[in-house]
Amino acid sequence: MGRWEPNARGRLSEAALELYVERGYEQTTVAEIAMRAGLTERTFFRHFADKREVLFSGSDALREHLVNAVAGAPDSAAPIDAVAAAFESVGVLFQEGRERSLRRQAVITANAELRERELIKLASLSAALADTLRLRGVPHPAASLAAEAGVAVFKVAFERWADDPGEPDLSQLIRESFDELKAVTAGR
Amino acid sequence: MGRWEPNARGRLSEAALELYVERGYEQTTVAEIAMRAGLTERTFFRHFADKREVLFSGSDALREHLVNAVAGAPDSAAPIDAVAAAFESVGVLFQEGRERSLRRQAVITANAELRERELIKLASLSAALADTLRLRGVPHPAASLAAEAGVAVFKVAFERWADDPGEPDLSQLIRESFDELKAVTAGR
DNA sequence: AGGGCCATGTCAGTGACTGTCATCAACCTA
DNA sequence: TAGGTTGATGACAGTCACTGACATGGCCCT
Repeated sequence: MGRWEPNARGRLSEAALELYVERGYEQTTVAEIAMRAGLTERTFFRHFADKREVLFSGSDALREHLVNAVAGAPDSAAPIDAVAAAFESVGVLFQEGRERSLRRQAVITANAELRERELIKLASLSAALADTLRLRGVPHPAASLAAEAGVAVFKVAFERWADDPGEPDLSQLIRESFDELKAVTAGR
Repeated sequence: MGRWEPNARGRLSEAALELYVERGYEQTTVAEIAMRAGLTERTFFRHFADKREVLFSGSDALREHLVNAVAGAPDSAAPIDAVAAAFESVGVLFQEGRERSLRRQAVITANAELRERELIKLASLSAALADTLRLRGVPHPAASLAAEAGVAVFKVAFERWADDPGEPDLSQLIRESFDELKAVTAGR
């Protein structure tokens, strides 16, 4: 067996979410998180750039997944359809469990600093998707608009998924929300 | 004459922008800003919630101006037109001078923390505009969409205004950008 | 066996931000 | 006009996020 318990990063994530839920983000110190994980404060900052980032480490994987999905869409797919299909395929990334996602989202929603971080993560996601679309030959305004629309739809669908106690399927909600967007814009 | 020099808040804003431009946001300490303004660090935090907010104190006025303009639009105006007219009228709020606006924007763009703050200010602006539209009887998705579209157009127009060395008129760029948005969406 | 690697620990430091009390000119009130 | 109040600022100590530098000691490779 190793010199240290394995999965230090995962233990820090768990401890942080637990404490943020228990006593709130601001009332939790990094030293407390590290102690609960059996590590030191310094080690926390070796794994996460700051106190907020511990809640957002999954956003890189989400971005990569979406970028790959858009890049791999058939050439014949319209930009908005490539983006829609990509988002519909992300349900698997929330397999860590609905409960954990909901607790995490509640913590973020309750704190302005964390909402700031969430916004810039979503902006970065949108920019990455727009870049990917441009690589497929989509011209400038259309690429950004399709990417922004995809992110907006995802936000709406995730909110519905979180608020509905019936535990609906996230991928299906994303599909439905895209259809609603099409209906709204078609009316113009 | 008073016990202290007048306009402490304004002197702090000036000193902060100067120093952020001279040596960068992160390399500037609040103590340095306060010293240049002839005040103490503690007084800085009595005027501004944090080190970033000193660059965003005007966003409240911008939001109020836009909300009032939308609320005062004729009942016959379509939501997107009420929003467009509101944004076209904000040019006056940048009368502090193009130069100062450009320097401020360059500082924000160069720093991730400041971009985060800018994003949440724009989100708050969008939410306030959507609320105002709903008070006018605009239903749910349309109100948010019109507000988001207005903010997006403003971002685009401001960027053009900043990048064009010909010092074009901001209000006119906003009008043109709205027209382009209409052209793009009409194509669907 | 030896030596380097690397995740973690230890410690000292900087700087953002807060709570608390003191100061003192301007203003108000009797 | 004397005295009390107000409000913006200063002074100071304290907490906590975050960083740099160096030490430690199992693990792996040769």
